[in-house]
Amino acid sequence: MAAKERSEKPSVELTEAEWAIMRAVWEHEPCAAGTVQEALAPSRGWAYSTVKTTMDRMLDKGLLRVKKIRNLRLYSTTVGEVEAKRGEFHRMLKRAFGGALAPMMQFLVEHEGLSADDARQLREIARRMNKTTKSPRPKDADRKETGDGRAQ
Amino acid sequence: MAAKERSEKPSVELTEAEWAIMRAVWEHEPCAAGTVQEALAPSRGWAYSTVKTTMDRMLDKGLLRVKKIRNLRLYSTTVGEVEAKRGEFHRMLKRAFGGALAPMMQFLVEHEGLSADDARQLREIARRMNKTTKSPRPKDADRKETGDGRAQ
DNA sequence: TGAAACACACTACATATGTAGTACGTCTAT
DNA sequence: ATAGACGTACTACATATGTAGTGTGTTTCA
Repeated sequence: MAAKERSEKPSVELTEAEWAIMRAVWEHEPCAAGTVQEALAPSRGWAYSTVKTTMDRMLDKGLLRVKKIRNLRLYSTTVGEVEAKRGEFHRMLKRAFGGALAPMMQFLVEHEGLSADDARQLREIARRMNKTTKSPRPKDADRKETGDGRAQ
Repeated sequence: MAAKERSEKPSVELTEAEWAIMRAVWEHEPCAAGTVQEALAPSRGWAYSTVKTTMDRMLDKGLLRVKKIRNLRLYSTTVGEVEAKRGEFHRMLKRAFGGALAPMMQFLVEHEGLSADDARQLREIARRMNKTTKSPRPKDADRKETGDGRAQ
């Protein structure tokens, strides 16, 4: 078992479309649906209604939250990038490696043929970990501020 | 970019249920649907028809292949565990880390608080990589025998 | 030789996800 | 006040996925 489950957060799970939207919202939040649609237009080319529908579903799921200003709806995320990444990473770890980190590392070396550069990175990280085996973790960077109920 | 895209295999994507079934088939292949159902009964408790339906869909998708013997159907996988893991890993990498390995490593250290044991593993791996940046790994354990084209 | 056992094919259905159209309300500038 | 422009809500629909029932054919054993 790698990295202990800090709290029993149900681990965020995002679909492909949701990731796209989350990225856009993270970058512009708080923002209107139209803003998101525009931001994704180049890469996805989704219709406004497509983006809107998906965002509303994400609202239901509690991935986004909205604040009304007049007849405007400004969306914000309820989970930070870190949490989302954590969720994605853990899902993968669980499905493919029984939830343990070591087998994954093993896999990378055995079957992925890490590039020389990746290897250097890895060594660098390993060296750094030598001094702080538990990682200092300054601030949990993008933990959501506004009380969204989820105690972390 | 970690581990260069060896061949343009569309990268296997398995759903949760598919992973469960694949694991069972890998372990018993070639085997009948009933065998898989029984193997998964403890953990999933799926009805025979549930397993069968899913397996048939996997057949359509080309994840499984079948060989008839009399009125028996013996299933086998068409992709090995390595490929499946690779697919899962890369999907995660792409969605959450823009496809690059280094940012993921960075993330692990910064936000996942690797355990002391994980850290040791990592150092171990890093050390090994020092001597063989391309990994010696003699046998590619479960590569599917039938020509899958990937030169590695 | 007939009835259990077993295996398979076909059908069904709810929810999730991707994708989008359409109607309606509200500013805002003429 | 009025037509655009813009934004929202509601509706729609295809495919994917999880889950399972039913009917029908095949073995096999008493």
